[in-house]
Amino acid sequence: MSEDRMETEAPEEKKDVTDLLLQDILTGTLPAGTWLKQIDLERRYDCTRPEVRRALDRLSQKRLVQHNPNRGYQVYELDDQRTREISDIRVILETGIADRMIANATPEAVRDLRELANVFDEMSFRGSIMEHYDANLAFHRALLMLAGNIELVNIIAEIRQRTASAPVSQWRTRARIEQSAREHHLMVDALEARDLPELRRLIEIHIRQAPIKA
Amino acid sequence: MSEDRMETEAPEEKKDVTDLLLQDILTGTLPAGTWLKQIDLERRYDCTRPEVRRALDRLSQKRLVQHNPNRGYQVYELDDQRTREISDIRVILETGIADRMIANATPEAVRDLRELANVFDEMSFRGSIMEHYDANLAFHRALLMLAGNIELVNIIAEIRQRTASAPVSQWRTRARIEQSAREHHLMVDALEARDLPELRRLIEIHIRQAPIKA
DNA sequence: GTAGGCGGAATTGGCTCCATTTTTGGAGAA
DNA sequence: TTCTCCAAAAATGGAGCCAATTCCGCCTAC
Repeated sequence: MSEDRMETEAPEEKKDVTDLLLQDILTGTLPAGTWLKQIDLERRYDCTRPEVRRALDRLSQKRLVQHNPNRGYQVYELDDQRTREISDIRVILETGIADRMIANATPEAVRDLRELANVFDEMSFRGSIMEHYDANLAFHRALLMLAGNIELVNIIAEIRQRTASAPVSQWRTRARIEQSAREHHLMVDALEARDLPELRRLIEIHIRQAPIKA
Repeated sequence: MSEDRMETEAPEEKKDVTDLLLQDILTGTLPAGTWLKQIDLERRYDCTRPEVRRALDRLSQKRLVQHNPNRGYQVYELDDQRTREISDIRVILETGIADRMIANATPEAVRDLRELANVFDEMSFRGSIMEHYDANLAFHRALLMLAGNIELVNIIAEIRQRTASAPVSQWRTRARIEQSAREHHLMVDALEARDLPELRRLIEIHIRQAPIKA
């Protein structure tokens, strides 16, 4: 009838302001420390004041922006201390479920993971920064899904968002990207071989972004 | 001058509406499935419409209430699946840092924890349900603080809020409360004795609220 | 008698206006 | 010339108003 006209007539889909602001923070378009003035965001995303406010409130709940009462909001500036703490948490969680990932690693799951690792490789050549980021997310999401704990997947996704502003800038280096890609494949290898210690070692290396050895 | 008059003249401190609503959900005053009409909440907490809306939005982000567009909000009905998953996450995290808790367990820290465990005992006799809940939170917060990871303390606090509605009802039984109190003291004992396997065992039992043995 | 459609009441959700607070720029004095 | 104080402008944050959507009850028609 008249419901499906939108798809072609209005290509600019109405995405949520929260997501748009989140993307700009994650991609580094709005660097850490930037003051997020409501007027500016209103014009930037062509939305109303309450929408801006809700987005800022949500992101401050997620600790992505800092709220200074009667002063304003600014992109969260995370120090090395906190970055290390968050990495520690991820290491504990993700190595803690490595055994379950191996237990549920069916041949089909391994094949799917390999495909997602390949997509990541592909995107590092031809994709935009956001497509690349999404491909990475998709791989890790599928990997964590093997543990059979959906809540855990969501929590790790939230945690990773808290510290994503730094890694994205680290991604700028070609060497780091290629190492990540290699680590993805190595993790799938360890998964297929059901080598628990090796998988745990790789996960820790991957999270801490340490130089790979051996 | 005139700033410190509040303390005595206005005993009704202005708490955040989000916290008040959260408490009513956690204590079971608003059971699962209850429709949260904005006009009711406005009168119930004597606040304005925007405050109610922000509280509902925040709690829906935390998945404590469910948002039905153009219909309203209702208290989230959590299934056993999710409860188990969240317990698993807590077990992994809290047993995963048990070694660090032992490493940082100074005599003073052990003494403070014992005191907090005593406060919990005290509150189970003479405190309100909320004071009891807070005493429990304070003990676990201090215990987790030993790991020296502030982010982790916050994350566990968030996670625990997601599924607290069920446990609170379980608290109704006197036997369960007394077991929790005993487990607190046993955990401090294991910490003092630097018995890592025993501490891990106790933490898992405590989180899963399983019957204690030995 | 029952089912379907219609109208009114109530609730949600967006928007704009306004007060309070902070900041910045300028003017005056040391 | 520089520091301080005051005033004006701008930004935050709150509150109430109004439109849009939904739900419930009633009436009508079959």
